[in-house]
Amino acid sequence: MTIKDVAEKSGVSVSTVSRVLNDHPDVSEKVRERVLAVVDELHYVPNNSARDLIKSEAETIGVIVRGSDNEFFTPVIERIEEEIEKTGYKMAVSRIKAGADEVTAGASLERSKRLSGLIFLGGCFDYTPEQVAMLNVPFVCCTYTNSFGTLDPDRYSSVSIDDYEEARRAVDYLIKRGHKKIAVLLETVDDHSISQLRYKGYLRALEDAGIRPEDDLTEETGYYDMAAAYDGMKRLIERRPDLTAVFTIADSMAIAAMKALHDCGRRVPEDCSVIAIDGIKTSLYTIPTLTTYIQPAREMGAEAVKALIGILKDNKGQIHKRFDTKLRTGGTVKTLE
Amino acid sequence: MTIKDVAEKSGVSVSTVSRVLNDHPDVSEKVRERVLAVVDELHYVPNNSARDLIKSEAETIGVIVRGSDNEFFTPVIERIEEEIEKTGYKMAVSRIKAGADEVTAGASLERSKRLSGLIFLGGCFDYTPEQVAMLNVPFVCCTYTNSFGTLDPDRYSSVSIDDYEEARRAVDYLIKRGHKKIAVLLETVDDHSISQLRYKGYLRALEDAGIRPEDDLTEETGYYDMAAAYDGMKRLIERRPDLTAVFTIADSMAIAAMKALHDCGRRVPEDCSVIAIDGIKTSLYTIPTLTTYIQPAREMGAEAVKALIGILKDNKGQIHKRFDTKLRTGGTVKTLE
DNA sequence: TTGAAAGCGCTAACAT
DNA sequence: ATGTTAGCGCTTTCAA
Repeated sequence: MTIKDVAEKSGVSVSTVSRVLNDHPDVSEKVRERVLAVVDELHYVPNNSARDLIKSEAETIGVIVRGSDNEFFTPVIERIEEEIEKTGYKMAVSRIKAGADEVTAGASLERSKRLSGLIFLGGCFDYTPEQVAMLNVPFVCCTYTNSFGTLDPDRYSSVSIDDYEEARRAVDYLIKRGHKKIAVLLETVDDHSISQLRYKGYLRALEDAGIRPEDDLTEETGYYDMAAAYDGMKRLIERRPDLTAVFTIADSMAIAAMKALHDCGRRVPEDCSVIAIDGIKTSLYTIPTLTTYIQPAREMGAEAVKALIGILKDNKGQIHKRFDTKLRTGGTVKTLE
Repeated sequence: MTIKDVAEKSGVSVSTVSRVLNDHPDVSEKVRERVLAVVDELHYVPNNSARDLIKSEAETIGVIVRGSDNEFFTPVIERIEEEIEKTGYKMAVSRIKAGADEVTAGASLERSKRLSGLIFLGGCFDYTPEQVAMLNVPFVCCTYTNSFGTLDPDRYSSVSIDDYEEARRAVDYLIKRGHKKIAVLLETVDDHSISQLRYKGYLRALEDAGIRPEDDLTEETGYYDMAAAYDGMKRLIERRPDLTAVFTIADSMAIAAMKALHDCGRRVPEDCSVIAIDGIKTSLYTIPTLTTYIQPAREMGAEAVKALIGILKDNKGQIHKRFDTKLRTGGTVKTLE
């Protein structure tokens, strides 16, 4: 079933069929209708491989998702898909493991699908100019920025929150409510990614309040994973039964931490307060509802696409957009007397 | 950057480069090495559109996911991806809305990507032979089967649990523990899909126990959505404050229902028991842990790919595999005195 | 073991 | 307004 079959059955040439299919103006209404009828009858769908081959670019935007079962990304991807759809570009998603190298994955996708641009969802981003040299299309870092690298800001775009500052705010929120023994639950302190940034914000909040950070209040889970967070929280409780609050660097970790607290006989928030950053759907249904700083996930997705299209079509420059989070006051933080 | 560039730089013809790239035997070791070196140096990646165009089939398996933010599908898709990877086929995922027509989406993907086969994740499946006539490749229904349609079992494969029987078991579990006023929370009773099947199992369990089903113990949320489940559960509690247990047709609904119960001042399980079917990761972290019948999600994903490959490569026939669920005894069911 | 050339399905430039 | 045709990058005969 090719365009040729449609052409023959319609009694026109292939180019006419192509014109109809691509909404070119120079086709008589009569012919257009006839062709469309045949297309319908034959259930004809154009072969995308052939279509793409012809253009130097396949008019596709690649999306590299690092850490695939991260619920936080769900609405981001959803919105990215909607926005890409609107622009007429196609979307190619590639999911890679949490520890994998997104730049290599992006470069590979770029060439095999002949992408026009890339959006990275979650990454280390401590890349140097040499490392991104293999990327020949514009790219946007979505939900993070190049905090640890040496990239020229004109080399890429980013859409993110200020992880450092938001973490500082979250911990300050606890301090303002009388907490001093505040633990932090994260992946690793030096992952050159979200964990490290938010950890620095945690330290800063303590410092500003004149609280000496204590090593054994920092728990590294090693993985971005609920089971690891659960285990980590248990170790934390055992090590420091005197802690009164915990800041987790993600909602999903907070959900697992709350379970660990419960299993250790601690009530939230009476015996231990919990605060996080992210705002995933599920954390609305914990009991009590999680107090967390909500990232505008859908808006960030939209902005990432907008940034890329700006560069691709509208001759605009690279942008670095910072979003604010919004505090959702749940019931997991107690004010100490 | 095309195969031609590689050929020129290596001083060989394009066909030789092609042979190297496709592991054909008739290439001298010397030439092979030289070409590979150039490929590496140039960061050359073959253009997939051109590759696919040449074959009658693109050796791709399409996966249609209906209802994209369904956490239950996450491990299923993960495993499908792993298994497809192993076979050497490519994978093309298309996500559609919960209410959309998966057969049309599948047919469209089949033609545009020239698929070898299709896997449907979640569907209505009340299709008739005429409706699937537009599908020209073998397809597997994963996590459901054609319970409401008139399809010849030789026309398709399926991998599922016995939704009717498992629901009957779940409700029977409650009945055996003394519950009589058992509510059911579902999408709609006649969705020709999971809800309807599990609803029938619910009715059967009541019937077997000689309990008269009561209309106002059935709550239809209209959507597969946590917010809808939360609202539905609230209505249920208000309407029937005397209920002692609720069977939700999905874990995610149970999580929302537990929150609604809590917000209405009911304790789980002391005041109301909750049971479900699915076994998603998050329901391990509810407090108490959700009692649910776990579907072997990853195994089902693997089996779906296996069934398809069996047909595609090994000349095997269509299969209809039923998996058993496994009860996870959490803490959400109380035995009544 | 290697190269030359045809052709996959489509679009677009050119011709009519 | 419509048709003819070259060629996108690749694989695969066929020939050497």
